[in-house]
Amino acid sequence: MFIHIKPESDSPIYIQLIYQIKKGIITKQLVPGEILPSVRSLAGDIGVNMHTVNKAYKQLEYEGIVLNRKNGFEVKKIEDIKIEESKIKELHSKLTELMIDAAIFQLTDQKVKELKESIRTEILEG
Amino acid sequence: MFIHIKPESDSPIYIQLIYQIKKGIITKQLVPGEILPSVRSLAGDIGVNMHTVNKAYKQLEYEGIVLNRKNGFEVKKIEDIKIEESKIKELHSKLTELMIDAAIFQLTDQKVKELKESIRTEILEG
Amino acid sequence: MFIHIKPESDSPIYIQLIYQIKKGIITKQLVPGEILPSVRSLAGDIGVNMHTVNKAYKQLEYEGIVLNRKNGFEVKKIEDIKIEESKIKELHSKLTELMIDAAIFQLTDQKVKELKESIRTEILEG
Amino acid sequence: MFIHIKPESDSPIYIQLIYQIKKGIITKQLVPGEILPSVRSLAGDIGVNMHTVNKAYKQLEYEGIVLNRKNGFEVKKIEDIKIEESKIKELHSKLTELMIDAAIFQLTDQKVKELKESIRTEILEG
DNA sequence: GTGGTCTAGACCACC
DNA sequence: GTGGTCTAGACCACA
Repeated sequence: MFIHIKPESDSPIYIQLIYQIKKGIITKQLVPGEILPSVRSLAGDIGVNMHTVNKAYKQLEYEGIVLNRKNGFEVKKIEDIKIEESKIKELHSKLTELMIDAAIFQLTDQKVKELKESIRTEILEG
Repeated sequence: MFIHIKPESDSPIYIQLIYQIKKGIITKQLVPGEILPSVRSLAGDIGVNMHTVNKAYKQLEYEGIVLNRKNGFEVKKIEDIKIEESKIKELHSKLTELMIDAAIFQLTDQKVKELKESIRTEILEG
Repeated sequence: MFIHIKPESDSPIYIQLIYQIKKGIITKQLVPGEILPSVRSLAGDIGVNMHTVNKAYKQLEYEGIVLNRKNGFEVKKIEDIKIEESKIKELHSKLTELMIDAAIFQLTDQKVKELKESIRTEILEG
Repeated sequence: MFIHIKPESDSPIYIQLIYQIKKGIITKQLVPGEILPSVRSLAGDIGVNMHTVNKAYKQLEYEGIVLNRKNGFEVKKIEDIKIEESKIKELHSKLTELMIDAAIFQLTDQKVKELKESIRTEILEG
């Protein structure tokens, strides 16, 4: 199981789950066509409530990343994942906040580049 | 007044306030040494609760962007603004989420660059 | 075989089956007196569970559309198909919901007419 | 309170709630800019759980019919309500099913027209 | 006060 | 087995 939840984190558990699963797709630990672990089994494995997992899966479905088949949630092919206008707006706001913080805290381009590199490595390696 | 609050936005009002003020500093609409409008007056001007403005000011103080003087909150010189470890962690998480979303929604580097350019313009102009 | 099931659809498979068979009757791909494929064979052909096919057939029987004969389920003559009070109530609710949605989303009469036309074509041709 | 829930109905409570609120908007019992009753107060009034009401409100937000302001859910102006592609698909399926049933049960155009008229009256009069 | 998150445990529909 | 719905009750963030 590649999913790790930090209960003490500021982000809600279901948000952490969403990004862990997205990361799993990017790193191909989850492959298209595969069925995600069932709501209840994943909940048991990572020690959270069923409804919390369900909320994460539902939002992944809403974002067009998984498909709700009759026998569980299926990972879509990455080419079939399309971004919606509302998601673009969300990314826009987040990026605006980041850029404002980078400016006010005077992060150099070099520093930002390093940060991005280290994140890229983390995502790819686990 | 250069502050605009969207009550229907997903971000809490006090967070919007924080970024509007940071933006004011970056664009030099707020200059170092200047005293921010009083909690009471700003709350009245933009039609939000006093507690909300106070929370925003407190957090700006906590982030080391303003100083709590006897006569109000004073904008620091930008060179005196230092980033704390906890803030770096926060930016790290946010950037990680952004990069994961960019990857899963297959945003091209070109697209991201355009987005950044348009945000840069928005920050500087409006 | 004129039956196509979409496992990723919101409607349950047995409901999709029911409407596919009804469509077959309307378009005369299934003719009165004909025996429907056996539960087992249809389940195999379209790759669904036997129970699912059985449930669909049972409901078609309940709605008075097919007859449960010794040798299988027989398609009735369309003139012999009568609507029950409970089915009228169901159609009533569905139509109410549709009309409410049409009103709230401000679909023009023209738009609705076009939609109905395109559906009519789909039913008859596909 | 214009909301009536039938616990014995086939539709889930939260779906009933959604349509009751949409009906309230169409009949102008709920006016744009108005804040819906709070999740907890409505839950108390109609005797259902808070989460059930919340689910209905969330879906109304998702369908672009209400806005999640900080002080509650606000009814949008009807002109600002836009239909999404996915909702069109949903209406398409529902209408297809209705038309197939109308055909198989041989409802005359006259009969359908009457049904629509009676529903229109019900919606408008309560 | 408001909604948002989370847990726990139940029952049901579908496959 | 799967997810979907509903209840009950807790704690937290925000205004």
